[in-house]
Amino acid sequence: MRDTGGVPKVVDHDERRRHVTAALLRITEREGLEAVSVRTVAAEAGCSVGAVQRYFSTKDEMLHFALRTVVEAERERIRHIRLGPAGMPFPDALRATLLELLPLDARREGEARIWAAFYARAAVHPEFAAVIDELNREARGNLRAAFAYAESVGELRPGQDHDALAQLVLTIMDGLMWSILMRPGGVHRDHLAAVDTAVRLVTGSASSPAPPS
Amino acid sequence: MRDTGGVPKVVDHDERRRHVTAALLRITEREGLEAVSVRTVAAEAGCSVGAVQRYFSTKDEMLHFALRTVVEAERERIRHIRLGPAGMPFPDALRATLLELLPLDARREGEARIWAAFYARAAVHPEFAAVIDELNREARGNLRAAFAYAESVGELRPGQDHDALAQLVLTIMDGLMWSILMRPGGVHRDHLAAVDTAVRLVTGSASSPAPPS
DNA sequence: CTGTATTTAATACGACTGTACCCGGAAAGC
DNA sequence: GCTTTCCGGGTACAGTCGTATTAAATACAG
Repeated sequence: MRDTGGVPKVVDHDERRRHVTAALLRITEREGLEAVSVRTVAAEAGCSVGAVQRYFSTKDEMLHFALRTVVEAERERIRHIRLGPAGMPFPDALRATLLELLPLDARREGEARIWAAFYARAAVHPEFAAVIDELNREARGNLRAAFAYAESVGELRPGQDHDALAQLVLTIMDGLMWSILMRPGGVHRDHLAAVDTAVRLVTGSASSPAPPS
Repeated sequence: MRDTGGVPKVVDHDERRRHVTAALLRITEREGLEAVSVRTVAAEAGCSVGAVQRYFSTKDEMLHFALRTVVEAERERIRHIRLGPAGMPFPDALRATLLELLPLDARREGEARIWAAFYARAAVHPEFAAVIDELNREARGNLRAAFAYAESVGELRPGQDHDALAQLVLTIMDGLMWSILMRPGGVHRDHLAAVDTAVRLVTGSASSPAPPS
């Protein structure tokens, strides 16, 4: 089919799909997933509904592609969990990693708002939940491996359940994300204090890390 | 108005509003807030659209009433945070309280699903977030007071930031709720382990002391 | 009974939804 | 030139949405 006859106007399909998806995510960040319709996405992308329909035959397919895009971005961030910068004490490295996962500036807050929208939809749509759950499992594995490594080099007090610890840390991260998104002013000192407490809980260090007040 | 002239068919307005709201919440639990429309609510409540419109002149008002209903139910549950049963060791009382807040059976899972739906909507609608934030503030206050009392009677290691501690515990509860809702099988051992770890973190019980540092 | 006031069912309306379809424009091979 | 293929704007269609309006049914005072 592709090789016979003339080759008409050729267009990078993947690029177009990403373009439309970016428009969808902008709408989601601004007004939530409920504001996403084929028409609003087309308007945001600066094209017609027919163009959107060409690359996403149905709205569900479009949403699934957007979900996979968001999950992929999150997966990329999670990959950096493995290790903090070498030569850094483990508590500091862990703290830095966790702070990087939190929506502490406007850009990451926008991303978190998108993430939360899909996250909430997963509470009703099991096929969304499956994708997200797999990502969470991956994150837990990375964190657990980091704990195991830290223990092996003597930077982490031995004898702890790394899996439960990783799950707890990720749970705290989830809760913190929602808490930050819910507060109008953004991040508060309690949020940072919670990260410090989580790090202290894992590493078992005794002193408090001087919160700026 | 009410005293003049004849008094025709009289119905309990509040009862009707609660009836309609209950139908709305059933739909929300089953299919999420996006499935809530005036028509679906009327059908679930077993009446016509006009009847719903009589008691809720607009859909927003209906949703707001439902939100306040849900928040009120949650407020009733967090009122029990103040103190566990007297004569119970503080760690056990705290653990029991936290376990009661978690959706560990089908009934509470349904309630949590409703709660999560409104929670997610609050991430986009600030007027929802304000109500929920106030409730969270209240819960934090109760928890903080419980910590202060426990410290005063010598059941809690002194010198901790009760407010930050309470915020952290509530954050863990939020994260756990989402985690439980997301997993298909319901509650896992990691969730209960997270509660134990949180209790241990707060009470500083002796199972994990002595950092070499 | 009549009269009056309230509840409710039914419907109408305009806007929006997802999807299917059509047709003109654009590039490449003949 | 023409043909072939893809692309994308425009539109039609059957629903559902929230809301306003209408008319019938109902229950009590007189």
